[in-house]
Amino acid sequence: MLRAKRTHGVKAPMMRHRSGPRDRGLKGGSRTSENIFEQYLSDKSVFLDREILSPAYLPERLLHREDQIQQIASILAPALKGHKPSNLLFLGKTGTGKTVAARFVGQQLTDFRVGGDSDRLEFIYINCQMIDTHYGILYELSKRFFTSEEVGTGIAPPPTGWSMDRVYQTLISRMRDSGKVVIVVLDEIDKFVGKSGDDALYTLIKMNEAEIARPNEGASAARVSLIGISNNLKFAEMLDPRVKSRLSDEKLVFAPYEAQELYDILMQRAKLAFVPAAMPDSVIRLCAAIEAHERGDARRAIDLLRVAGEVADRDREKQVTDAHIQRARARIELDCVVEAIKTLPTQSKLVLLDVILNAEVGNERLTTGEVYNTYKDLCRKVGMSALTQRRIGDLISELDMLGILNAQVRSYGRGGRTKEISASVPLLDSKRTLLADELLQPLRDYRPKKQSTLD
DNA sequence: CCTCCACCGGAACGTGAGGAGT
DNA sequence: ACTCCTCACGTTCCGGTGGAGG
Repeated sequence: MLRAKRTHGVKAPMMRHRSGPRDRGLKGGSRTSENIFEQYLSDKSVFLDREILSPAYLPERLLHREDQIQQIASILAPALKGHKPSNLLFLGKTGTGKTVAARFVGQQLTDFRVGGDSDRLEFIYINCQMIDTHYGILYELSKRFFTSEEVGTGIAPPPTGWSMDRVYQTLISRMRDSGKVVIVVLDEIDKFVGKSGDDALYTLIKMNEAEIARPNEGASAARVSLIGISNNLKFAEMLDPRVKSRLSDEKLVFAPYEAQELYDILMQRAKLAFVPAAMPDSVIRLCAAIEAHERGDARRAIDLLRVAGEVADRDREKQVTDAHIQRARARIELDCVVEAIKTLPTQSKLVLLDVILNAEVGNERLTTGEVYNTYKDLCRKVGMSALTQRRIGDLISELDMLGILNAQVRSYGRGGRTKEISASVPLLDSKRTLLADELLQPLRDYRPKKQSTLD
């Protein structure tokens, strides 16, 4: 069966490092005029293998998660004998190793071949941030149980078009016929429940018990066990009791990494990723200390290490220094903001620009009504029809959740109850990013009126 | 203590795109 | 051509609501 390597959660990298052989094929060409890329190839990089620092990389040993791995293994072991393991729930903040632990165990399970028994097991990883609908998940599962030829012939579910019930029944019946134990990892399961409700989750859990009218008796049920992963520590409490009791048969909590643990993890990666001596011990310590202080998030720590390496490369230095780490931090932060703003829908961009332009003329804190007034003006200038205030309120809340705006509900007594809104991103960089959008070009020189100040 | 402002935010519903099967 | 489904994005309606001022 097709086992595509998925690289979920990998934000489109800004650059792909796939230079190599083809470039070298040009060597017979002009010798005297230098190609502008020459220097980048001939230059020594601090990296040996950058992939080691990518989120998709799975290390051979998972440091400081040995206990959890053991526990998971003992719970999932029955699957190798054809029994359905208990459902599992992994809880812990981002970058605490939940996903990597699940993938690690999955890898080990699939690699464990005793007498060809591995064919009796199907390990499926789904990131609910990307696939968060009930149909989407069933479809994703079905891709493992049907060949691509069967799609379109009425045998296998298409990406959309069938009734939920039909997909469900078709999938279960195929799962059962395959005789496999199916382990499904639902990463960021809270996204799925948030979007589709816990009813949808309940039907997934109930796949084992689903009865299908079948003439020949003795047919066993589908054996599906779920591994839910959530950043939200209170996730289980949010669930319907019947779902909660079944999903959290076993609950594993992943604590944030301590500085020493982060250091070990970074060290493990750095040894493989960097040229010897390019990444000094002290820099790794600093990196671990910074991240342990902030959130104990291993993914961010690894990211920081990688970006610091890139900064050093750009400076043509042979060794990464503390200064590179600091610059990498600043860059990561700005990159996040710029990226977030770029991908905003036009209406949200308009709202953000609204707040920024106001801030520039001294209206640093605005009410929803004031934002809406300017917004209507901006719409007129760019020739778009304005949304209702209700909708704009929602957009403001969304921007607040993204950390781009700061919006707090406040009451001014007789002055009414409204949100107090301010920008929480660097004004200049953000404005530049926004004005790069063609639609917003006409607002280049727009200046809002001074609003009656709050307080 | 009561009023009343300027919204907040939940709920229900509408629309139109997109994709499938019959 | 028609049915059936999801999904994103909006609108309309309307019952709250915190707290300064009367």
